[in-house]
Amino acid sequence: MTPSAPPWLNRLNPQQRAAVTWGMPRGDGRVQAAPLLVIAGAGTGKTATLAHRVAWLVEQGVDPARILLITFSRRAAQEMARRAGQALAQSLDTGGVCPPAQGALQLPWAGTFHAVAARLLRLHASALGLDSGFSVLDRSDAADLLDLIRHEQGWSATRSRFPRKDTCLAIASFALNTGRPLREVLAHGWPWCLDWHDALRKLFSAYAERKQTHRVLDFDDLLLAWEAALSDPQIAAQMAARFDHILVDEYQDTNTLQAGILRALSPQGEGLMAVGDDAQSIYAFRGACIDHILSFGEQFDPPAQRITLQRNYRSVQPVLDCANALMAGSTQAYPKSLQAARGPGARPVLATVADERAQADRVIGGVLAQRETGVPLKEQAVLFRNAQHSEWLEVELTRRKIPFVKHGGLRFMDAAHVKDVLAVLRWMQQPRDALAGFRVLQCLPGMGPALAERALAVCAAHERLSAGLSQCASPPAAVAHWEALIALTRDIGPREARWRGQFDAVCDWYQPLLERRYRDGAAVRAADLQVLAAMAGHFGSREQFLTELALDPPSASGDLAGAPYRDEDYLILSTVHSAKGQEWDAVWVLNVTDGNFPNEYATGAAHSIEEERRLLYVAMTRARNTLELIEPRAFAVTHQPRLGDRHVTGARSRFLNAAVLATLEGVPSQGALNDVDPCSTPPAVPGGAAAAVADSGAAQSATEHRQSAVPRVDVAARLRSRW
DNA sequence: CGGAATAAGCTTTTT
DNA sequence: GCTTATTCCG
Repeated sequence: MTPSAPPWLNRLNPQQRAAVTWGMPRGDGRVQAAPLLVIAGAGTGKTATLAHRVAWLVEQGVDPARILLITFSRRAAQEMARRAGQALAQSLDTGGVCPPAQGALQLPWAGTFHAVAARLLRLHASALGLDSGFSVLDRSDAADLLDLIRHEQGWSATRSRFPRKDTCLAIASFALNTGRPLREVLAHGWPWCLDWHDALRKLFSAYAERKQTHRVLDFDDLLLAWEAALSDPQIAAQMAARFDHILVDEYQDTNTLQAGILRALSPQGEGLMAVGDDAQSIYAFRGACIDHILSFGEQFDPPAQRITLQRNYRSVQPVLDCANALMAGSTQAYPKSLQAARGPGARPVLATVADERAQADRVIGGVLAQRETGVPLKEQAVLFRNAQHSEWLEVELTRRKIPFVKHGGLRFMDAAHVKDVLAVLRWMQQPRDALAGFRVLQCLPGMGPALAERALAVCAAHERLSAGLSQCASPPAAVAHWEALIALTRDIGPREARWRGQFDAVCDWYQPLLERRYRDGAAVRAADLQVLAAMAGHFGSREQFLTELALDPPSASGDLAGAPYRDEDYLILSTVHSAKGQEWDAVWVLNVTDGNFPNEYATGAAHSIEEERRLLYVAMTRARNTLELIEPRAFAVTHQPRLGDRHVTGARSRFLNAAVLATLEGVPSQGALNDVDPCSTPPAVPGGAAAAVADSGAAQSATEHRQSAVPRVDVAARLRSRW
């Protein structure tokens, strides 16, 4: 450590300090650091440790632009940069001459795996045989494109259930992110689709090809292309040479593909620091695998060191007692037990209520009572297993005019009008993106799939979009809109067109179409577009706006309670997944019953039940002072279809065993809830009888890649060859 | 050919 | 309840 250690180092505990100052400063602006794994239990100052690590490195002379900081969201990256900047400012003896004394530290390479991948791929595009202006498809765009091909290949017409587009995409994505063969993935996760193995492979292969003709990459492609790029020693060396330090947050949620990328960037682990908590791994459905963090050390020779943070600064001890009791039932984990630095407090409560309506009442009563004692709404959160669970509560909050913001369950980006406007921008950005064009054209009155396709064929033959469009005939009903579209294309189509004002220009064009299609709802939808317009202003370019938006869409939709403003106080509603990394004074967890915790779809295998346990653990450990688990005795069976015979709702969560119950207050008399069998297996889906399937022998035009430079790695070919 | 109306299926979590 | 596929009418 330097003789004049910054004062903030003293505020850290010994383990944190060890992690922050890991490695040997060499005096020339570099720090030599062996690989390190930091196991940071919930609330043990993980963010603070990472932020201080960054600050410390910068203070040793490391160039912030040479630090790669992988986080799980854009927001987390910004928060990290802000806190690192804060720490640095403090050690700079205020009044100093150093440049960024106030505000966030500039960390150009802080972001998610996907965002970093997009940036690197654009930078190295020509060496990789990629179009540097590629678009990024978000999940639903990807599903739509896949669906198009599914349709072309004739699968939508089959009577025996061919998997839906979302299922298809989930299968492909899981296989790619875990690197496992399709058949194994199907057998493991989608056994009812095994009969479609060959068809799916053909579908995925055609999908990979189509994305290339459209010059688009989906989420998985970003990682796959990054991995492919790293397979070339020279490019790998170039990329690795950009960074002296690689810090990875939430390492427990990395998948095989991501772990491989890190290994390729730093084969010896030099400068690599992984931070995470195996007890909070909750993304297995996305291919994340807890084994990566459990075996992180062994991939290096000598094995990586490990530092464990157990001192919890967030919660009162009774909350931790409950969480610790829950995890004591878990099998695989680095042994640890959280200890509160804060001391005693109220025991968490298990509240048994009659039904979901009573649950909503109880939560609102509790929230208001907390506010009376001075806890603002913003410091309180209601968490749930899946997005619909807050429905009753939302209705009730709206009725009582209590403002709230809901995170998770991405509805905003899926709204038709939002997608329309973004499709216009995407089409301008990448005229080869025919899916965007297809969507835009069909906004016009009198223009359906057939006409749109014909127009797109014409456009494909032209270099400039505006030129192509002027060659097409407008549908009679849309002449004015059509002319306006051509004018718009001419104005904002060229890549060098100024970004400022483009979004408004698109909205101006779209507004009449919006009013025509949605008559009554137009005003609400126009307001959504205003929200988006405000966001657009914060990005420097169209490309950046579109990419960032696809990779990290706004997670909150606030139209229900009358969009709360930034400075206003509002209650937080969130899925447990979206609550990752956050904390509040008071936390309510809805529907803690068997069927939700664990979810009824996850009761098949032991490892998925363990993941559900961790999910409840994450929910509990968000709470600083008060925690309440709510257990409705019955669910309103309003629109429950017939399959719901064996509905497991109402049974006590299997995670609330005697040891956990002992840490809870207000436990009702035993047996009250245990009259339903808690262990029903998920219903077997009848295997589809082999139906004769028409093979439309989709003619795939060979994709041509004309790039100025000769690519070193043909990433495109590698992406196609996966299937 | 486009678009509205009807019928049938399917429901977790998200970068 | 929602989305998606098919049918039918202008």
